[in-house]
Amino acid sequence: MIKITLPDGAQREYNEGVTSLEIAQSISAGLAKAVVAAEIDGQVWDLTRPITKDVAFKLLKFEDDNGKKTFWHSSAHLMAEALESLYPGVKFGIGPPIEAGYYYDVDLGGRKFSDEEMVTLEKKMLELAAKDNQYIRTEVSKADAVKYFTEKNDEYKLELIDGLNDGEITFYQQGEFTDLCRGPHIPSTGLIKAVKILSIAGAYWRGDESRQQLTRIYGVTFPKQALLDEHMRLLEEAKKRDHRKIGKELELFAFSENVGMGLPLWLPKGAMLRDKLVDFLKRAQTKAGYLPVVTPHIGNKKLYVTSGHYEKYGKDSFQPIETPQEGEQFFLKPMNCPHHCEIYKTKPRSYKDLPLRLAEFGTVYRYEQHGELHGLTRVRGFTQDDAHLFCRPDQLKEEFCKVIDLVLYVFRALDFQDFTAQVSLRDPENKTKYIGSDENWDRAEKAIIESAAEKGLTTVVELGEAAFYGPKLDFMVKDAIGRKWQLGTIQVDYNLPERFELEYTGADNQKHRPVMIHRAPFGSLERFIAVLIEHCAGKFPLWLSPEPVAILPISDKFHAFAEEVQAKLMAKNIGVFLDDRAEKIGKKIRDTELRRTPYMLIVGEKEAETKTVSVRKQGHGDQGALDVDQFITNLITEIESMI
RNA sequence: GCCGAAGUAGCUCAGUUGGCCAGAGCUACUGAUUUGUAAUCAGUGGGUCGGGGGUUCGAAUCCCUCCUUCGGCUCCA
Repeated sequence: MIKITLPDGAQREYNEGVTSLEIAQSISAGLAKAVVAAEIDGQVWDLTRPITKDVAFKLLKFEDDNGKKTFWHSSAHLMAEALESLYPGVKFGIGPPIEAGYYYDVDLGGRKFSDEEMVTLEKKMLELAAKDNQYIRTEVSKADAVKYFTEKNDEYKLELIDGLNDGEITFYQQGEFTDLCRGPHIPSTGLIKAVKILSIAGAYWRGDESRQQLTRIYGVTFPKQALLDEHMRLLEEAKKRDHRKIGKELELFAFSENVGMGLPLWLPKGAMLRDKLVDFLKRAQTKAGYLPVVTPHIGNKKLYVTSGHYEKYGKDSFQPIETPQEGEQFFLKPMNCPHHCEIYKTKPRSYKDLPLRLAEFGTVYRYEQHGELHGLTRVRGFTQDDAHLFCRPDQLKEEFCKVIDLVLYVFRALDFQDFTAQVSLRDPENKTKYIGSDENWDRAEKAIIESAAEKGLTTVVELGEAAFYGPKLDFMVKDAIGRKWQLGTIQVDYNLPERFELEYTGADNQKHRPVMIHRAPFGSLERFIAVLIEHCAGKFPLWLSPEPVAILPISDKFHAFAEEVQAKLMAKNIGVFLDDRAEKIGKKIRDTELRRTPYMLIVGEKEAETKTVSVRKQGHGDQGALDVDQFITNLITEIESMI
């Protein structure tokens, strides 16, 4: 007999070799139908795998994260089975579960895969699922595994097997299909009741651009049709929040082929929103001791040779512009730091001057690959809320902590609660990608990890994600459809001070080298606004709204009074739009609601007589009448309470 | 850059297997209406069907090519 400890601490005894499915059945038949996998001592196992010792035991349903993963992983196998039956000879790469569904990278042998085939594939999958074939796990020797896939002529699987050790190789088979797989899997295909093939994309084998490109087929499956319907509905909802759609609707920004791809044009309302964000951060930075600087959009090639960026990115950036007479080369600036280093060097610095915090909303230009451009999140020209902090080594951690405070202040003001903090460190396997001494890297990495811990941030550590000149702490936020974007970033840099030979005179009257912190709480205004738009679905908080108030007169008889109200608001520097069209009030309200204007003031005969406004709040309807001055006072109080 | 998909009026979209002068709604403009909490009515504009080339008696529709956009991959100072 073995002892099984359930999550609630209860213990049950079973015969050695009992399976999780049998345990589930012993608890209740309904439970046995709903489970997809089990967690045995914290590891996810097949339900049908025999348990041979005392273990901590937890059953996983589809609702559990690991349950979903298992379900979708098994679905990838089901799709592979369907593909193999539809397209004999197809070869398989990898087919993992992802956040919402799964994909499988396949080599269709030059065949194209169209939309109609997506439907055919779905049908085939459902047909195979209905057979309720079991997923059968077998341990195989490396030699047998190689033999099987050599016969199948699947070089991708053979390459995967090559990286595995004999004795740790398992196959899973369901129906006619056998795959190399670590598992685990759901007990049988019958659990998969709803199937959707979502999209097709090219993906390089093992993520290597120089290797074969495979067809990546994305899909999602559910144990119930209703869950799939709900999932598709949520995807539709998310699409409505897409910043590209809302940006167009609300006239925030636009692109023009004549200007160039990836080069956003900020329309008046978008520019107003930007200005408000900039003002907001400038105020916070002034309080935190930052000093403003302004630098030009181009810089001499020499500058980037010194910084090392020329060597690293010279060929992959916009190519230099030349002066017509001297033939001197200038690059569009891809970052602001070299300019700021030159500002540091304009006079001798004392240890008493540090930290020196130079801030600039600097617009930079980077040549991004054509296929990578994406709305405002990935552009070729963007404005960083950049600053460079030059400090003594003993000040590094304190400064770093202060920057974290600033980033958190910004995120809080904008209600970004759902972010992840990522510590990006060097890839210990491949140190040649980076510049700078081991000693400096170790110090910088230590400073970041300690600061993040001190500030109580929950961090994810990513090896190999550091910038080439130093480690960083990035703040990641998800967009409407779950893609992760980096917003705020804080980076430690020992390298540029070295390259630019930055110095300060210490108390000992000796020259010392400062440490640099690059930081941008928004990251780039473009990307930040994109995520902000999706976050609030275009309903900006009152203090950011490009048009916080609209005045809607009932008819043109009340335009004089409306203009009076408008003048009062304008005198308080509040953005206000007067809708003086000869439209009915219902139409004006509808249009204003759709523009997401936070407050609508309806003025007619009653209001003009009593010098009041009827307030209507976006999304909340009529709020009743209010004295004009009272409304303005309330409004200002509300705005001030937000920042 | 690579794989796949798409591109019709300012916007959202219709346009059967190639066949009258390419359509609708909204927007814009003109006029009427003077309106009380999510769409007043009428009229008028507006398109080399992304560009170029080809097949055809005839192309928005079929083929080639380029551009842009979208979904991914790669990359991201």
